[in-house]
Amino acid sequence: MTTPRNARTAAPAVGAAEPSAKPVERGIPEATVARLPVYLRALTGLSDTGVDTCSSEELAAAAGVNSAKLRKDLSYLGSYGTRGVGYDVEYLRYQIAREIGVTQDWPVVIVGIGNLGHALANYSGFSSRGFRIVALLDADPRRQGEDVGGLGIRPFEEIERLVEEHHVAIGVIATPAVAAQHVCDRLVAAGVTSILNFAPAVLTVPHGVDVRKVDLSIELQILAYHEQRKALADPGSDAVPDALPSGLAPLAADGVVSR
Amino acid sequence: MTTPRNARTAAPAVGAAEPSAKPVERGIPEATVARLPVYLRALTGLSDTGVDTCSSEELAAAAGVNSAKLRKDLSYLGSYGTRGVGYDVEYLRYQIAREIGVTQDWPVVIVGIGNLGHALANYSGFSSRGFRIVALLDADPRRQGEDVGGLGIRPFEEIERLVEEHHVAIGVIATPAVAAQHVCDRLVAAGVTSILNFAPAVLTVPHGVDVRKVDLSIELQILAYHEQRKALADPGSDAVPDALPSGLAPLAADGVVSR
DNA sequence: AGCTGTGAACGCATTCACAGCC
DNA sequence: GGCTGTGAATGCGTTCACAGCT
Repeated sequence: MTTPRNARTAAPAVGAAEPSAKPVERGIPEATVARLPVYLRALTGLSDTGVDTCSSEELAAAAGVNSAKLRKDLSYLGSYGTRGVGYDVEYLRYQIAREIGVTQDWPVVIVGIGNLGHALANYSGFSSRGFRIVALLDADPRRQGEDVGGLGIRPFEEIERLVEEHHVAIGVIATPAVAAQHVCDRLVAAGVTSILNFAPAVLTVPHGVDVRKVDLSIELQILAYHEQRKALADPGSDAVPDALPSGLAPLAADGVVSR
Repeated sequence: MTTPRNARTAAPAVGAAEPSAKPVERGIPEATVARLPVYLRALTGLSDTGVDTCSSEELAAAAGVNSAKLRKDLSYLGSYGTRGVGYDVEYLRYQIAREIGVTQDWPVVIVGIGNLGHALANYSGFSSRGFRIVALLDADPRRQGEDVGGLGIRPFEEIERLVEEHHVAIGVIATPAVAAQHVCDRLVAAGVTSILNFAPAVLTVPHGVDVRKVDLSIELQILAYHEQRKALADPGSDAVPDALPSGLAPLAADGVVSR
């Protein structure tokens, strides 16, 4: 398992009591939603290498999942394959892109242009995958005006103006942890309703705002946990940190393995 | 839970080997493992603000989870709280750090020192959370020798030597996607058994090697999916991307409202 | 004959609710 | 009285296995 779980902060229910008939919630499971971008990328890869039809087995291999899961996931979107044949790569690709909502670009702002913010601002993967960075913001006056990837860094105070001007719904926080909640509040007040948070802080947001968190040292710590167990299971190895932890239980040989 | 837990003493005496206690297979659920670092950080925060005891309710709030889940998670580690009172912050913090395996530093190499690699190399959160970057590697000769955060960038060819010399078990891949599998193979061949992959590629590794993937544009796409649904549920909003689907594929006729 | 799409079975994770201890 | 630790209940996600279509 690889992706963070638990992303949503609030239920999608917008109105309280529903007066008229709603078209019935589609209800794609969250775990499936998290894999759709992976399938999208795999399809793009196949498409680039000239493949125009593929079986669930092939696509699953390219995406790094098993084929039963892939078929189940796709079944939530509709019946886009052909029995006995497989999937049309271009067609399926478009359907998934449409379902995710990246058939057109989402404007995004990045707040906090330190090392990580710089890297994000220069990351070409965003523009090719449905996002367009429209503003970079930083509170430090010394950074303002600096050009990063073709955009100038603006003062944080302009946040409301920029969000409104560009109709921004998605914001990225790459500030130090102490600033994160304040930045978040200002983003939300300005109208942003989805936030990708790189700061190591727990954000509190109002109902209806989504937050996803990416935390680099948490990922490493999860690896460390498994690594420690491997080391304990195999005392011959020397790939162990300098001091050994005291008397932990040895683990069954098969241990934890990801693909 | 069936296995009784031996609460050990608070003394952070790392290295003292326990004689012959052979408990049972621990088997902490993966979902719990992924949250332990979050609890660890929350505890560190509480500790820094002078709190020395907390209830499951308080700690859960600081970590952004509900208290039932927190208590369940902690119960897999042992009985480290006191009924009617709560948890000793320092004690619990040490127990979790020990369980994760970050009571001492893990040496880490980073491969691919582009924008993201730079950011990672400069990220201070690693060193304070159980990791020590011991080498930076890049295949591009123009980058080699450059100093980043006090370390020189080494040629990729030295990977085997560096991994062995520093007993590295964990590697970080921050290269372009095309290079990722090759870098991964070399890392594994050199003895690395845990990999944190930032490249947008599916890595194939032998049994026994763990891979975790962090993909920035996938996180954004997941947000976009939910954002799109909010926009559809609330047509009054104007936080919708600029254009409409651009005939990328035929037969988009059924539109967005169906099913 | 081959491959998709899906109900049913299974297993894991979360939540509930309360027994057990301070 | 208050809070932890945990079986039991519930809910979700994955896997199985095969019906249904080409």
